[in-house]
Amino acid sequence: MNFESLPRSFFEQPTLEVAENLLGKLLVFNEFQGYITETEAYIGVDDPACHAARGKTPRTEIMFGKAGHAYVYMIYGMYHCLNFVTEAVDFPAAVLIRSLQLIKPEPHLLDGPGKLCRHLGMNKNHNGLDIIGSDKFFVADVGKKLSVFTTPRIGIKQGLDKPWRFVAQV
DNA sequence: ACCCCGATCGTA
DNA sequence: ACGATCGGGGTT
Repeated sequence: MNFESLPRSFFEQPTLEVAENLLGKLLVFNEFQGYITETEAYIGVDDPACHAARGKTPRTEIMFGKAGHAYVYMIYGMYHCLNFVTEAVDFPAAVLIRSLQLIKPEPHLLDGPGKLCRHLGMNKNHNGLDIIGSDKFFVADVGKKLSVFTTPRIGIKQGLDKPWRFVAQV
């Protein structure tokens, strides 16, 4: 089955819209295919939980770039987290992919950003990859509709007042 | 050069 | 509830 990559304009929208609209989309990465079921938005230098809140650094540089690229970073010395850059150039924002309902090659729930990257073999080698127009790493709309609820983001100590985590109802 | 801490996870 | 584990960013 062939799927068509979302256009870059999908990721150039406001990050909260992108985070919500990514739920139910199909993530394709090499031999893996899975529905995105949980996301979080990290939005700009004024969001204290966003890595870019402390300005542009070698790590966060990708967040300041063009939408539709992967931002993959190491966390806690042992895990990686996958994000997609959103919004305009020089507006640093991204959506964290927190869970994936894998359907290929084996059905499997990847609930947690670290577990997700570990299972997919995703690491810093994938940081900065363009996910628009690739046939190995992209996101596709397959017409799946899911109802969504929001909560504060997980694992942060600042910005807990913002309900910027988006979860698909099972 | 050094120190602190983190967008996590598995075990208890 | 807590320890593992280490890169990055801020500070000296």
